[in-house]
Amino acid sequence: MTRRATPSEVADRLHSAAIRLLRRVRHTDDASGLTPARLSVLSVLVFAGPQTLGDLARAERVRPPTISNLVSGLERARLVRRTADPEDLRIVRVAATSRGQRILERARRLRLDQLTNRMQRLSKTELATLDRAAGIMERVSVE
Amino acid sequence: MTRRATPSEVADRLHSAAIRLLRRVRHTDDASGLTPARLSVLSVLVFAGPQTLGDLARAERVRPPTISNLVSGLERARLVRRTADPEDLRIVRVAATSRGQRILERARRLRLDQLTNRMQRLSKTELATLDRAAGIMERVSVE
DNA sequence: TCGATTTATTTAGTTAGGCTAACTAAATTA
DNA sequence: TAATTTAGTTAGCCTAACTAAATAAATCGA
Repeated sequence: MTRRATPSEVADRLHSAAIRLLRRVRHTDDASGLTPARLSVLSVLVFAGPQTLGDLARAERVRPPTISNLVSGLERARLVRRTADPEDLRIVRVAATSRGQRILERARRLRLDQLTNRMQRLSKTELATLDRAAGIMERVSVE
Repeated sequence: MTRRATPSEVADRLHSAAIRLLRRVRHTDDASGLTPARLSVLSVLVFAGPQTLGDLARAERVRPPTISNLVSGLERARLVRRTADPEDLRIVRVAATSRGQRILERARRLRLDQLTNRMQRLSKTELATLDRAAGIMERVSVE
């Protein structure tokens, strides 16, 4: 058995590995025609469902005008839609259109296909290790 | 034993996990006072050693004027230094100064410390899984 | 009901990071 | 030696993404 790796060593290796992995697949996003900021907003809407502009601003950690602008860009491209809240007319709800969902899903597919292809050659054991690691990484990121 | 995960499922889980992990630690970069583009150039110089401007442009996938500009910014902050190649006077070599190395190392430390702290609670087995996973991820990213 | 608060938008500006075009200087080739 | 190629810089421009301040509209609360 080899020497046990310390948390600090593992953090270092995992950090580099995660950077390289994402760098490897990221470029496929270009095909979406969307900027990273817009893609990020769209993905919040697709995965977390409709949000108010304020929610989005908080989620993306930007000021209201910034999110208002990003959403306007997505709206012009018919990828999201603004609707007024019937209860409180100050509030603007934003939802992805089905076109927006399709575009995002395609971008996601391109990334994942790339990764999947590269993973075909792995053994069952390696695959299982990555699967368990993904779960641990999620916990580490949330807690 | 639970059902075997397919490469495609693992790709999906690992992809999300990597995104969340990096998002968790990335914000510490703000403390460096450097923009992402400059930080990236500096990190190439610190980890891969001195480079010509052309090398850097290729590494960062930008045009020569862009890299020239980024390097000028880092140079004004005394984080890198340009030196002429004595053999070929057209060539400009760029190296991180010791100040540049310190700044980058500190940024890196902030990221890793955050991650390390979060990993303290993991069991030895989990740590070992992450360590093995990091190795597999590197291979997947390179091949 | 009326002033304060909340939510979003508009306006006006900044900054970073990218580009192309045009240039200089040095090295190479014919 | 003249022409060409290579490496980098400068200038000028553009877009995306951000900001603060002002404004508008709706709601809330005393």
